[in-house]
Amino acid sequence: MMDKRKAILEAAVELIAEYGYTRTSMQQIADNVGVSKGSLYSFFPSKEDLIISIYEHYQQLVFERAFVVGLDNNLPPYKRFAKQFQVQFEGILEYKSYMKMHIRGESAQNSEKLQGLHHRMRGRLFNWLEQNLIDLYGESILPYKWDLMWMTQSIYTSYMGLIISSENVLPPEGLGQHIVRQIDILAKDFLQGNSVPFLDDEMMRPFSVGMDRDGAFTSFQDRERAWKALYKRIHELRNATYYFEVTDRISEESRKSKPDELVMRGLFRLLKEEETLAAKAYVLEEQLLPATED
Amino acid sequence: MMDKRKAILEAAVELIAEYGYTRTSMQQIADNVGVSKGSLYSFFPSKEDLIISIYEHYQQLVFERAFVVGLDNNLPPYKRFAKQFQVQFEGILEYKSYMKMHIRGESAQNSEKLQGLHHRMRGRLFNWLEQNLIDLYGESILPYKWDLMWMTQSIYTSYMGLIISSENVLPPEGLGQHIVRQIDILAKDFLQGNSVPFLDDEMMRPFSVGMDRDGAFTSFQDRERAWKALYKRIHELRNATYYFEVTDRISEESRKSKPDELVMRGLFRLLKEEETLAAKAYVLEEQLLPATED
DNA sequence: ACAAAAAATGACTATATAGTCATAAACATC
DNA sequence: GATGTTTATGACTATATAGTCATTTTTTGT
Repeated sequence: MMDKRKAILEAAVELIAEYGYTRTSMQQIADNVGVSKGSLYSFFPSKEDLIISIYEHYQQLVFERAFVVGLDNNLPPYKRFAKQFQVQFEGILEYKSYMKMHIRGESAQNSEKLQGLHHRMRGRLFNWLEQNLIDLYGESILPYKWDLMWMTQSIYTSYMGLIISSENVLPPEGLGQHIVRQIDILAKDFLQGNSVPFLDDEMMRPFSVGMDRDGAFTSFQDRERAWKALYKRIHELRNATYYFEVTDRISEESRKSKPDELVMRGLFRLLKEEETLAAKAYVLEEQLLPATED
Repeated sequence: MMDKRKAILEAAVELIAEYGYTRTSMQQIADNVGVSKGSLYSFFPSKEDLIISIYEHYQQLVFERAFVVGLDNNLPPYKRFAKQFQVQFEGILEYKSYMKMHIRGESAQNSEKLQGLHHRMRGRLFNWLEQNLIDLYGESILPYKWDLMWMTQSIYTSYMGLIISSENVLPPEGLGQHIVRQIDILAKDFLQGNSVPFLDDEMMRPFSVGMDRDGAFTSFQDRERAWKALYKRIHELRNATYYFEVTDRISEESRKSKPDELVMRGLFRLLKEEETLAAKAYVLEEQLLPATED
């Protein structure tokens, strides 16, 4: 139907998560969706484009919404940090197959585009962690930030793997608290001057993503706030599902290299039909589609 | 020459580390070694056997020797633990390409044998960590062992990745100390009853490797001790290099599915020529080649 | 120097699969 | 319901590569 594209993405994720990129053929994917191979190629010019689209589609779903929702409250820093992890883990549970694929590092050889995507993703993870550390401990934590961030991301990633492979469901909330608790212990030890930092800026340069280098990146904080406000309103509605579908589509479109402005405008129009959303939708629209003089 | 097999393994590791298993062809490997494709198949019956042999060969080199040498001293538990990490990291630096391949999880589809190898490997890692935790903190650490072990292995693995990908050489000694320091902080916090454990035996069953299920595994502790004693003696010799070559060869042979007993006996004979090694060599020989009534 | 044995070679086979495109089915419009 | 247009199909092409094996080269023994 209308979302055959999505069906293809979903089937492809399942198969690639299970068998890996090279051992999943386009024919298999086509058979799984129930369309012909030719159709696949009318949606995705090549297998590589298909996997890139998968990453674009799901990275969004899992990470960005989690970032956004995580910020969506006025909790004190410690609890907010834990909540953010929780939301991440919830997203991971929801999109297990994608995360499996992601963790297995499945990809077409060395696609430039994909590498860029991963690099930006990792950079965002670190920026996000840094922001939280500063919120929690102030600037005095900065000399130890790399060690803390490195250990945090490694613990985070490994629990993620555990969630994905485990039969038992690990409770996301408890896990979020647990991780923050451990970081806190390590951070306080550093602050008390008991441990010496091991990593420094120089060494970690490859993991830094300049906030200013990438336009899309610079405005991310503002965009995040706008998303945050909108989602909050939608949550309060009865037919939230419908509006989430619309925002998902907006989100998807805005990720494309050349988003279709008319499509975006149209989607925002749909949101504005619900008057309680109109204001917030407008703010987000401004963020994503700045006025013509750009 | 004599070690064309080894040359093939080395070339294969380099290529697979760089391009991945599926994107490395037997032809490429052959070209890199400078032999024909046909020759490859006289050493390894299939591509799958080749990659299995790679794992068997290097896992040995990187992990077992590190375990052994790590135990090879009478340091107090804390320092010994740090030293063991150090030795591991040194091994990792030495066999960067292999570790790259290992981390990327390169392998033939789902080879039964390879999965077994990995499972045992991971089990040993956890057993090793558990032993060290008990040495450090006594039995009272057991309720928290899974959380500590899980975080430790995730930190360990991620620093391993950093070592491999980083241009700068991270000093293995400092890194070993650093990791043990962080574990210590977390452990003490658990022992003081400030944190609640998150993982339990039930949940972590897939990661437990029964010490008794696998014969080779049961005797590992004793074998380790025997290796330890022998290495120590060799270290004290002037021409240690030669004897290390012999022990390496023994080590390699003993890992094969069907070690050639005569080869082993001969190699041990060489060791016994140096009288200061004779006794220790005998003990190890007993471990690796128990008397005929088996 | 020769013959027999062992080792190495690379052209060849079988198979898998990304991507194409002429044809067919579905749909739209009058 | 006839005609034109869009969309879907799957047989087909081109290519890559694991694995084989008859032939050639090297080594060994006398």
